[in-house]
Amino acid sequence: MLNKLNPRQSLGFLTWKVARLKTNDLAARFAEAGLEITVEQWRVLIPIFKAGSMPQGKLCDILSQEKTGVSRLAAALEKRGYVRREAGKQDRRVKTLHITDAGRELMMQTFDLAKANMISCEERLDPEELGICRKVLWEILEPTLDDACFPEER
Amino acid sequence: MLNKLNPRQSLGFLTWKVARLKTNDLAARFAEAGLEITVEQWRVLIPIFKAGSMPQGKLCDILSQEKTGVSRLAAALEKRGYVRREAGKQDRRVKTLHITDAGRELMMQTFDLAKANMISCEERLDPEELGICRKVLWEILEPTLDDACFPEER
DNA sequence: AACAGTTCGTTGCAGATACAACTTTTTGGT
DNA sequence: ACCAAAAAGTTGTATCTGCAACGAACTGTT
Repeated sequence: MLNKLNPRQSLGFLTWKVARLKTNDLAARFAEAGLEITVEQWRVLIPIFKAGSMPQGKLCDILSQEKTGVSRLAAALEKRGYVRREAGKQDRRVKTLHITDAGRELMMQTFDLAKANMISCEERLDPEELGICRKVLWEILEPTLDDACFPEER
Repeated sequence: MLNKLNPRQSLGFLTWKVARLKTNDLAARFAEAGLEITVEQWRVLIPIFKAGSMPQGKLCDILSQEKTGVSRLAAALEKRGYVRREAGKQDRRVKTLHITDAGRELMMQTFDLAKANMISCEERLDPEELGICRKVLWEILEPTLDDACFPEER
């Protein structure tokens, strides 16, 4: 019988499964609460909420995501009224997303759900090991990031 | 200025980004090598290759994935000739996927690419911390799994 | 044996994501 | 000033994924 911890299991596979698991769990919490937003749209909304407004291109950096996906998610957020899109004055190519009152309201409602989502899987874990896990994942991402990507946590 | 390691960054977000990063990297390697398979299809093919054949439902357990996605990925693998689908004799609802010669051939060609994908991000990391990271991710998945999910590594 | 309930798989639908191609706007070299 | 190259966003296309609904096959109770 195999040892339960198979150290050769690749990070690609493990992260893929954990990411899907946690996304689905959070989506279920949003749905149960009747929130009209997907987890993917919510991920885009977070930095906008924290900063108040943000150019679309910077969101691509923060999320390490193609501009095309961010463009469509931003369109969905605008359609729902959670953000307002505005073309830049100096550079009219740049579109900046501004959080609306509805967007702020929505984010408030997601806090407890997001925290429950986090706790649901992390409370069973050794806090020190969890910290190391975060650090390792961060180090994997680091080459693709710069400090500006992560605005101060609230 | 922020500390580069923000311990409050959630695992949901980190794993989501790492998973996408690694999937895209591997997909690029497959494309460069001219392999006609997606990373998602390849994930399904791995357990079939290791075991020789596998019922579709067990693949759902291994991948922690809905039957609908596995059904479609299996159809894609069959279309490409990498697996053969066969209805069970006792229970005709169960469909078992058998690896073909073409499927074995393809898997052989992916080994070096998958290893390069793994090394590309892991070689910079502290091996001990990496092990802890894997262990933590595993522990998150554990409630949803059983031992049978992970066949012996080659 | 009959039938209700369960299980396995597929298909319809909607959303997410990446790559490629395109439009609009800006920048840089001459 | 002009024109090529680059940059920001959008749209087309393909694939993946999950939920819901469905069809087919099995199970258990009567």
